[in-house]
Amino acid sequence: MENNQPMLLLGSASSYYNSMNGGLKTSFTQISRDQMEVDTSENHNKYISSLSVKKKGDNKKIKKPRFAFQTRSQVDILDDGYRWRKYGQKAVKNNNYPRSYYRCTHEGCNVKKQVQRLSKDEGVVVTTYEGMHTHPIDKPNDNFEQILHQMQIFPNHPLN
DNA sequence: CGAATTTGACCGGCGC
DNA sequence: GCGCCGGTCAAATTCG
Repeated sequence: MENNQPMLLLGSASSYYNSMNGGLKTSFTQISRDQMEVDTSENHNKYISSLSVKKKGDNKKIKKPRFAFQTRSQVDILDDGYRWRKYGQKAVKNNNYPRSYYRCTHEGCNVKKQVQRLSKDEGVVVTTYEGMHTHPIDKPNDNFEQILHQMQIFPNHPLN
């Protein structure tokens, strides 16, 4: 499937974060969209499933690939091997915990992600990736890298 | 001292 | 048209 196709890949991952060596053991199982709707707030899910980005002054609408998955973890920041710069934090309705907005620090690579913890179940973190990386991963992180690879959120061939 | 984070302001879409 | 809500900007501040 090509990059411009709107995609939605949902999954739940149970992970155990080891802060000492950065090791992240993750088991990945795919869940259905219906389950996702149950687990997340309505607004968030509606946004995910019908995301379309309009280019201004142009009639061309491009849809960005977007990937969401849940992780059961005690820490908010999951080290997925990329460097992220935080650029915002907002409180969302129906949720006691704020949602954080991150952007990939690599120049020219405007991949974004949102991190949101469920007030319903504070052990669950929903991470939403938007866009694809245009550069190789910074810090290979064995197990998690495989997950990201199979979710196609970074290319295995440089574009330049 | 440069880079990343914090945090309120700002802005645009959407529903009423 | 207005106000709410979610997303981004950017200046100040902290961090490494």
